[in-house]
Amino acid sequence: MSRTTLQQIAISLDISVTTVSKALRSYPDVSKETIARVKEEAKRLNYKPNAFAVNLRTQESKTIGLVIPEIVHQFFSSVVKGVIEEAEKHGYVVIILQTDQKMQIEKKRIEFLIEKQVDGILLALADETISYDHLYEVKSLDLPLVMFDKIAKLVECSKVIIDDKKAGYMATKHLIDTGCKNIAHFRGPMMSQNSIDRFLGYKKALAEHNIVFKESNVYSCLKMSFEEGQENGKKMIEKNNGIDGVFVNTDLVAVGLITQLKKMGIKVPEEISVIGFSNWFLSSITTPSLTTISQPSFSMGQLIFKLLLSEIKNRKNNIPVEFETVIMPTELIVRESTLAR
Amino acid sequence: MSRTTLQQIAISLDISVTTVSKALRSYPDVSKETIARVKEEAKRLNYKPNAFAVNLRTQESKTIGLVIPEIVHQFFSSVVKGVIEEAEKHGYVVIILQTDQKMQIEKKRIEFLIEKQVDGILLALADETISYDHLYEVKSLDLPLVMFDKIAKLVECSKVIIDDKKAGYMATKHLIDTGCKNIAHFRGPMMSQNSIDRFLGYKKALAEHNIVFKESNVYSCLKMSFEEGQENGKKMIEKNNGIDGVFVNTDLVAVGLITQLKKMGIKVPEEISVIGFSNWFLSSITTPSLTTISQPSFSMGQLIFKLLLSEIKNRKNNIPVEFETVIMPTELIVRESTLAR
DNA sequence: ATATTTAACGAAAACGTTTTTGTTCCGTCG
DNA sequence: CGACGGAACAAAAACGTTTTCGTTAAATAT
Repeated sequence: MSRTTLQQIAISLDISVTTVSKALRSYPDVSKETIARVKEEAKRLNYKPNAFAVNLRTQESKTIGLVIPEIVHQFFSSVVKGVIEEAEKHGYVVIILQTDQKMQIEKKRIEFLIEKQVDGILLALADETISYDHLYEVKSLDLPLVMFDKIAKLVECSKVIIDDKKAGYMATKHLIDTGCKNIAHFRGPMMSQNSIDRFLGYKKALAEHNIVFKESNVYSCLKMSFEEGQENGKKMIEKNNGIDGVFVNTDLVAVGLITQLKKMGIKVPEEISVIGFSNWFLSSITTPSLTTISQPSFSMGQLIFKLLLSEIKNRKNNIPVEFETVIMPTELIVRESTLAR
Repeated sequence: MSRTTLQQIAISLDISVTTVSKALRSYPDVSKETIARVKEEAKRLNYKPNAFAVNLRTQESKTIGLVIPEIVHQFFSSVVKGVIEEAEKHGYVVIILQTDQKMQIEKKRIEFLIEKQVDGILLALADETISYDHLYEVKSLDLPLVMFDKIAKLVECSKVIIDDKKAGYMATKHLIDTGCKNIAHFRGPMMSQNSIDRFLGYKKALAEHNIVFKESNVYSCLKMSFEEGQENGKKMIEKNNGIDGVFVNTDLVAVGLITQLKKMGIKVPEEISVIGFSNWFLSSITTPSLTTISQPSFSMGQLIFKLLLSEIKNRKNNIPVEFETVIMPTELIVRESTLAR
């Protein structure tokens, strides 16, 4: 009834457990005939190694942890998919935990993974995380760690990010190139590094093209919701200061903005051009469809797993680990919400 | 450097490993003073039980598997969230695997979970799954199994679903109630039970209101994509047979349809009403926003975990398990794409 | 003929728990 | 005073592997 063990195979063939174990792993000090007999018997008895025993013996679980702010999210779920697919290829299993953008929860999740004895951790920091004690603990336990998307520069580990400043620059420059003279920016939360960098890219593009930056053209979206896009859009129009292009921190807010503009009878892109960020699926199916900056997610998932795996293997073989920071490319996706004037 | 073990605590207090273990678990045959001393020392040494050893000894991993067709999907990612949150409360960890709607991959994933020795499995069948050998194997191993969303009626286990037929009926009836006389249906794949049931609900509603069912008013969407909504929308209009309402199998296709209708100058809902299915987020932010049937996802995730957990516990305590099938409620969400005439 | 290598196998330790079964000591009861 | 019972602790087995050392016998070298 219960699972077949090495013991049972050994008894059935009248040899030792040692030899059975070695035969299954094709040790050179087992004769070819014995190896064949053992493997055959193992198949016949439907032998599957007891994972718990293997874990205990080898002190590894072939399991990694993946900590993200939120799973019901186009970008993160896509990263998850990349990680899972890549992990699967190497016989690894992924435990996904969410932080809901809260630092305290993030700490608990990391603690939990340490207790579960995962072989490594992938982490996108929560927006609200401001201290890194829990990450230093991970490092002090010699547990491989790779950060992505939202990272802590001060923590030494491999990192995978995009160049938000460059991408923000790219987005703003596209508006300028298509003839916009008076460009507003809907930015994200103050404390989010990604939002800050995109904002800096926006400023840089303006400066380089001799357009004066005005604080009054910047609107904050703390929750980055559809509604905030609408609300800020309304405020912006009511100010009546001749905006002809908007670079929005994220697609969802951009769609909210466009909806509001349509409602107020303003034509997109004829009167105001709008560019989003992230290339969420929804941006391709709205009317007008949304010009945006695409950001790798699936491939980012694959990459972070690969980096983590190589670190796990190096640790195991006592090869000194070298951390690397990979900056993945972003791309301008031109659709209907921007137009050459 | 390495983790603290029971052994180390035992030596440090000059008592046996047995007593340390018992003290930490507050056994009655350990004196209160000893319990206090042990717990204090454990905390001082930052003791964390070796999960691998515990697993081996107790033959359970506090880990469950969750097999779904696809993670980058509003409904499934939301179910995942529900499962993870509920599992977390009980100290369980979730391994997520995808099938990509392929039966062969589903079999491999189930096999993998068996090898990893999870304590139980949650499964939404792949569309293409037509044989259930792998599920019978799960049952023969006495491994708790709960199916949801897409289930196999023949397999004995607990199940959580919605009543697709009733929901399809509800959707169609709403169109009828708001004055539609000539209602089309955009259905999903032929072999998907959910699609079949929604289609049956559609037919039932027509029949009950003395509207003749016409095969020519049914359009198939094999991939349930945005584009199929557009293509079928075009076909439908070109047929020119006076359709004034459409019940669409899923929101995404419905949005494709609306986009196409707008492009062809047909007003929604004035000329044609459209109702979707699933209540994806995107349906709330399109213009016009989409009337749809909401389907529980997060709460479904919570529920399936609870059912699985109770089965795991009953198994453990040799309480005979009773399977139950829960039908979760759906709800009509009226928005702008349908209108009383 | 003796020493040395090689091939093939096995004994046993180790991984760190949990739990069953003793053991010891002391107080109480008949 | 012997028997009994309970309180507090420990020894040891068990979970199922993997890997380090041996061990034996045959083959080769000296």
